[in-house]
Amino acid sequence: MRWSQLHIPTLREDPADADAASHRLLVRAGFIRQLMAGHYSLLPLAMRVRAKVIDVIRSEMNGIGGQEMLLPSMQPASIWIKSGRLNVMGQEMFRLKDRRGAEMVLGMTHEEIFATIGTELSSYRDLPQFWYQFQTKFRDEPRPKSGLLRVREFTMKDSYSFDVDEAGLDKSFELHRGAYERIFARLGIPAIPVEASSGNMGGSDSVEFMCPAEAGEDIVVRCPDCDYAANLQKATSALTPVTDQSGPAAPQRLDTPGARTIEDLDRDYQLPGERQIKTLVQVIDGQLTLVLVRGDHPLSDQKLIDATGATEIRPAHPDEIREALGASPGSLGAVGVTKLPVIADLALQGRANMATGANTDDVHLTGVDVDRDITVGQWADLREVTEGEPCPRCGTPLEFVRAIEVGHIFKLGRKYTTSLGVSVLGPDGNAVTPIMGSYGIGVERAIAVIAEVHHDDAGLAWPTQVAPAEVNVLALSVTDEAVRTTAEDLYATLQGAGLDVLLDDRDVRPGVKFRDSELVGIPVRVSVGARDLAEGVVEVTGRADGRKDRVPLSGVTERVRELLAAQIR
RNA sequence: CGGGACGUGGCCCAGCUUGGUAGGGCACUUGACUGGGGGUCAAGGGGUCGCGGGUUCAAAUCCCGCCGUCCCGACCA
Repeated sequence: MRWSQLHIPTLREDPADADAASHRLLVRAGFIRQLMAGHYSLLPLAMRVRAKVIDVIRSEMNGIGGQEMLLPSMQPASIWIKSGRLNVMGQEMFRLKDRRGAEMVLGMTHEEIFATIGTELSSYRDLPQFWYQFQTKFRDEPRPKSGLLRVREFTMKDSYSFDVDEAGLDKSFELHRGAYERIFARLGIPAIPVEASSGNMGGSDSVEFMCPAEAGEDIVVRCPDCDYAANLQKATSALTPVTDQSGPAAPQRLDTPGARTIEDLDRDYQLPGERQIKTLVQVIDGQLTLVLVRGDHPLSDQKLIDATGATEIRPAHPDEIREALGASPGSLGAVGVTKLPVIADLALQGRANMATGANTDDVHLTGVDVDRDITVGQWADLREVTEGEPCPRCGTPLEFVRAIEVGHIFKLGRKYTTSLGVSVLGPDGNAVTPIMGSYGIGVERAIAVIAEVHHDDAGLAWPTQVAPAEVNVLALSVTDEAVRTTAEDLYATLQGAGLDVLLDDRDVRPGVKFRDSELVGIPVRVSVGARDLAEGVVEVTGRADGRKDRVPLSGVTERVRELLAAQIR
């Protein structure tokens, strides 16, 4: 393709409000333009990258036996009512009506629709099945941001596995994990697999592929010594052992006028946070619930959701709390509470001689023995870990890393096959409900992440495999006949050698072509100019390392191939 | 949704406090020169100043409302 025929509107100035480097560069180099918040037009350069990214993903999906399909984006609301997710998804799902008033939605994921296709499976002999697609997803994000990193309309490669039993699902899950690792390696994305929460998709095992990056909005908790890595919402740490001296036979009243916080009690009454029980009142799917964590531990909302299977949680209002417990936040406790459910963090298990609120303003209790004095309905891991706490596997202090989620795989269970009626006959002739897995990669986000990882001050620097073109041939003068024809010839030769080539034949000064080639980030540049041509050579330059070589015309293809291979990252 | 900022040719912005016929840079068009790291000169084209209302002899500027975009806090690929 020739630059003179290609729409590459590069800008000389950065967009004003770009917060992520990838966004700034993708806009400036003419890859994308915003239409409205969270919706972007992909221009020709972006489409070239996107096609290559899709090719990589497709080849790996086919490699593990995936079959590509394409399911509608616009879907009847009824199918989401069947699965029970119409309400769960809430405001995040775009809804509309057709002219007859039929309720429709724009798909934000496709479990329901693939499960519908799955109803035609009839025998265990048909399983496993891996089905996938590249399809637009619509999500009414509350706050789109950072260019392509967080949008409301995007392409997702989503795949779904159907197996007869858990052992089969485990195998399918591992196949996808392997495929994902190869995909991100081939895309030049240094993704690390981490344990994750499965959110509102429903399911058990869940692994996110996270790429460390400044622009990231997630925190990965990682052990520098072993391979432990988890999303902050899921991460745990080894508990520093606390030895409790046995306390009195019953809780003791302690008047604590004015003491409202963990810190107040620590400072004024010598009750350190690790000896306190923090009582939080949450409304979990409408049910007022006491949530207990150690005084010095923060509550993880996501863990609470995961532990309770709730779809919605919120902190209780002060008046709700006062009505239920007769005291205000700051003096709350679970001792003797039986009319409200109590859920407690594992770190409180077996603890004795603790302090907590007495449900009377300005009064606390000490000498509280958790097992003896509190009726705990459910124990769960509820606390959010803090940087530096010991690794749960090896004890090394954990580190926090900002990261972007580029892929997510999880085991779904039978939620959708059950609700949508997928069933096959097993070897014994009895009906079996297949078990599903679900696996996603955000295509445009992956593009942005590659840009985020591979750029420098001069612009983008795409890895060869996904670059909008492999080689850029610059005709440094279009008026010099020898230069022009040599560039044309090289262009044809390189294309003939099977390379993806651009020819910059614009009537602009050489400096513009150099800058644009670097800004756009094409891995190898071949400069044809009168000066070198007089000696029968051209200049071949690698984008990533800036290495330049003067190469005779006959050796250009070979040299280009070498440099391209060196820039697969 | 809560808090903050912004909206002026295609892009980046000045002008607004103190109302008086809309400016600069980049880009674009034409011509000449130039030609290995974002050229020079000359001549041009292009703007309902986000939208609606109000105040005023007069509004980009002051007031009210709305819309849009961005940034900071709770979710996702």
